Amino acid sequence: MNTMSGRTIERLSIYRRLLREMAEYGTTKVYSHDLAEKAGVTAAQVRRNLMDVGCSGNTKKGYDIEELIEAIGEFLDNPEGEPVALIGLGNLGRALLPFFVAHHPKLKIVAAFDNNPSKTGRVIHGCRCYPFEKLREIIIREGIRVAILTVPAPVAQQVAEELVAAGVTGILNFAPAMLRLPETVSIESMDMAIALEKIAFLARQKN
Amino acid sequence: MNTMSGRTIERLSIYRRLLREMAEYGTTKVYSHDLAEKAGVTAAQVRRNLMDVGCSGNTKKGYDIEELIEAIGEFLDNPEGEPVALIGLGNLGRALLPFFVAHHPKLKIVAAFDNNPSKTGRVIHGCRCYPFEKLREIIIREGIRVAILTVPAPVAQQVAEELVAAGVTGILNFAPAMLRLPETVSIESMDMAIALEKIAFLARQKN
DNA sequence: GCTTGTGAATCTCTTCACAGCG
DNA sequence: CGCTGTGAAGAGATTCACAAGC
Repeated sequence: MNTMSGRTIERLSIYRRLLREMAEYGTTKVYSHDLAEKAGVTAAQVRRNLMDVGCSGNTKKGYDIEELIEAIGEFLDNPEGEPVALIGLGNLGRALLPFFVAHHPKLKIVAAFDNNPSKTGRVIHGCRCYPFEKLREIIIREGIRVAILTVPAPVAQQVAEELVAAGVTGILNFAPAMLRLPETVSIESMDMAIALEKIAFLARQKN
Repeated sequence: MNTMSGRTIERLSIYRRLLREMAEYGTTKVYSHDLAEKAGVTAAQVRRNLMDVGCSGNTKKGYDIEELIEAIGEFLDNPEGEPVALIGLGNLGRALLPFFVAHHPKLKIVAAFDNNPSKTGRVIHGCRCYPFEKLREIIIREGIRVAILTVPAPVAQQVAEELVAAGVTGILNFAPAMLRLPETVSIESMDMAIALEKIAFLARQKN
């Protein structure tokens, strides 16, 4: 249960999205091989992951979709909901904000930070914007543990350290920089530059 | 050489970025354990990766930085340069454009596509914008193999298929959707929703 | 001493394949 | 039958650990 790989977490998240789409469609049951095909993995993988998530799905005719969504949610989500901070309201931060504000049942962007005075004090996409000086105070007050980092690369390390000092334990990093933080903090990097170089390489390999 | 994992490609890209930073600083040599620490991997990993890339670095006192940058570039990059298309100029696409246009020696965004007439025909960030009708024509004419997909999720699959039909073999997908494409196409997904759920889960695990 | 380069061991993840069940 | 659940095998990736060089 604690020994769950990051890859598995991602897959569960993908399964859930697909299951929700199916539920919306009116489907109520699904076979492992069916979900597997949609998710681009093997049926055995799906079954194992669903088992890992404590979801002893019924064995009569596939899995019950609602039951799966429920089980995955129980595993992935904080039932109390999870407040999230967005750090940096440059082009990327502003573009991502509406994206993340999208109605997620559990994750909610409760504060954004920037030191450009034209942004602070305002409410953008329903999210209040504060100056950096307030960062520590607000993060502690709101009990924020998750932060999305969209500041320029040169300041990313310093800002990340401030986040950690204020109690953040998970950072989704968009800055093209390697963050060096204590083991107690999880980092997920969305590095566009690296991703583009990678896909360019792979594209070239395919003749 | 063909049997090179995606993870390794990413690491090489990271190494190169770090090496460039060091070179900018005036450093000329580096030890594997030094680069490893900055990249957040082990020294053995670095040495193995550098070896894989055909970079028989000299053994006197660490590796020569310029030599490494050269060797990694020779491995990763298309020497002729690689034209890239950006598909979708919504909030995300527009925010990403300047990010990718950033002077990369080999990768260049040569065309952007959107079907909103207020964007087509213009030149944004030095990049010409075309309507979707021109997609196939321009991609073939420019010999584009790499595309960045920033269209809404519901149309992502259809647009991706058009890209593949026009000759694209690598897609960097930002739409929160699983693309189902032939084996001959590489897909790299930057799925924000999944990444955020993942980091929220990991953050919570750290007590 | 300090490196690098690398076979071998280890660890991790994925798939196979089949028992068990409706 | 066709499906799930799962031990065991297999594949891959990472690290160990040490020979060889300066």
